[in-house]
Amino acid sequence: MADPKVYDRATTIDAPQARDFAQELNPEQHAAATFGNGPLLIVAGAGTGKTRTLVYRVAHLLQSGVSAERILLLTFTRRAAQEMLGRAVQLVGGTSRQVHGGTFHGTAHRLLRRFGPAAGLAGDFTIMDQGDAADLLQLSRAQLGYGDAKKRFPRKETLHYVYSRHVNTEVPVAGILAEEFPRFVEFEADFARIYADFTQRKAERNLVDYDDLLVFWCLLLEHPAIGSKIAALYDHVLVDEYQDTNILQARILRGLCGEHRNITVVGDDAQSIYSFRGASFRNILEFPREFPGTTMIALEQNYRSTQPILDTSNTLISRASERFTKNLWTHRQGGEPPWLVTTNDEQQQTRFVVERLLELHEEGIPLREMAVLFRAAYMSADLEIELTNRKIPFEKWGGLKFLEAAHVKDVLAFLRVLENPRDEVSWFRLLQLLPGIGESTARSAIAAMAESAWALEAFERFPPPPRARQAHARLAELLMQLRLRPSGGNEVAADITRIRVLYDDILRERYDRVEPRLSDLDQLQVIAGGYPDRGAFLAAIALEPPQGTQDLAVGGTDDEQDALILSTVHSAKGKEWDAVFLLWAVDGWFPMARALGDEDELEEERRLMYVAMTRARDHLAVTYPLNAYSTRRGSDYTIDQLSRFLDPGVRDTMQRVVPKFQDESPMTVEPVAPLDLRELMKKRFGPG
DNA sequence: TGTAACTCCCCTCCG
DNA sequence: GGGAGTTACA
Repeated sequence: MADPKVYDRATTIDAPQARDFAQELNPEQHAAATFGNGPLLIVAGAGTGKTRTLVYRVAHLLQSGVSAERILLLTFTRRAAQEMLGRAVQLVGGTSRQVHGGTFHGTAHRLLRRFGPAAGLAGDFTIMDQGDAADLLQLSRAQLGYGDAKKRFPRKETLHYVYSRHVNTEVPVAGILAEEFPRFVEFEADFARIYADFTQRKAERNLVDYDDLLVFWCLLLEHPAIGSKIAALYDHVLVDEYQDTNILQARILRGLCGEHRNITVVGDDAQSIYSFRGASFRNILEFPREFPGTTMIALEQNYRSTQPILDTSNTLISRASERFTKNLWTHRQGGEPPWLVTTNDEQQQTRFVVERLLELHEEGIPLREMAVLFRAAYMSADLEIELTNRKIPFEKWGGLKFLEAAHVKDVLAFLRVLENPRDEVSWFRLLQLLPGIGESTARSAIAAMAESAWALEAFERFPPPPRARQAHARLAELLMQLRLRPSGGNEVAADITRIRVLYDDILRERYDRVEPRLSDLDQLQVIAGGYPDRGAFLAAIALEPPQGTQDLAVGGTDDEQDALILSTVHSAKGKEWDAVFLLWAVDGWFPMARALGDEDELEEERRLMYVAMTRARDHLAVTYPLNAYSTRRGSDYTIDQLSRFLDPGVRDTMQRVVPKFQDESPMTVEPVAPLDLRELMKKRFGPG
């Protein structure tokens, strides 16, 4: 399918210097990197040089004359794609700069902007995040009259979850309800009505949610004319983290590579941790069936961890009920067994982590080479306070995102109605910010606009209730002004400045502690300054939301700053550190309580713990407190048991550690600052 | 009838 | 903190 001229260009312009990869890779890695055409499955355990192999494979393709822009590299995060492409550049020269790389969603977005219009999808669509989609479902739900009467009707989040699951797994709604929400089976017909309305609303309002991005990409590929055009863009497709893809993504790959079959996927079934997004580790096993004639290469030599750490991880994962990859091995003998640390309570757990990490820091490990991992973002609250008190810099990954804060969404709503006046969800949010306007006035204003082809003038003409007259006039004036000035030329930040003239007063009125929120908005302006126009800015923040404070930092000098990493296990995927602390290894925390009743979910929690442990190079400490404070009970209580994954066999590979300070004063707890969520938010979102 | 203020309850993981 | 549900007030 490929145009041969493309090859000429690549070889003449780029002339990459030949390198002998055989000396830089082990035999399996080398075989994978230099594999020729056809489907290739690389089963790569944790720390086996998976990224390295992919990088070399890209380099190899470039060296053998494949043109850079005809390679597509699909990764789990945009960051991962950039990192890999950067490394490939170093290997073979400047060519891989034009390699297309990114997430499935990001790539879908790019292709839909280009090919969507030919298939009836307006090019200027707005991307909705998960919260927006749920809000829109809520509008459908209310419109259809489910709002009031039925008490037990599912919440908007549930409606969205079921919808998304249906789309990503291709399991019928009835099946999902029967399996996961038996109490809602009676509403099946209602689900169908709401989803039909939701779909129509999205179409009429020119809105696209995360699931649509994938579905539309898939449908485009299956369209006779357009599909072959898109497929013809690429000669080679490489997919990282394949164990975390779902059926829909597999279908996309089939459409993309059905013709040339030059597809390379890399994954590890033992690290599949995204089933809540419809991913299944079985996907990777289906791959050879999907692409007959697949060559399979396994990477099992681990270059990351010491043997004792691998012993513990291997034992842990050996308990998995279904498992396809073999044990990992390493030449890195020596090192001490992972610590299993018992503490009296959370405060002591915190104290242990802080003292131990300072100890390791003294020994020469930079803070940035250490990480504290946990099952859910809120589980690090106590530690964050202590680190703040002790002035130990840290960076948090995962958890509540900047963009999910209410005041940030408020400001974005202004921008979004300017970008897409049909964005009903944003109108609904925006209008209710005005004093005197509530749900029903907002609804009728939106209805009035819908009747007038969503012209801003229709909003201006809309008669507000007397109480809201002034606010309505100010908003209408602002929107008209902002619309007049053509967006572009780095003026999104200027837009936000003008929006804040109106909004900051509203913010002061609504919230009690305004300073951290105002500085969030400052941050938002800084981010906005980096984008050429409103559309690019809105799409970018939907697809690549800033993950932690570092992503928000002004300038790029912060790489030099030495900061401890705090991360959810999910956000730690693909990373590694010299020392790793794993908190709350307690039944009910890890595994989480809600997974205890379900075999599959328990298996995923086990894989999650495996991912956590295999992040460590030299030091691993797993902690569990014996007592916890329950806000519900308002008192301390005894934790029933250590995480069930740390059974006697696993414990045999670890060493038991009881922090010294516990013996000294077993009942005395060091004074700890009270939990102050606002301070935490300030720390998280504030400047610097 | 619609808005605002109040209460109670629940907190997962991510593009 | 925030959403859902309820009540008090204009």
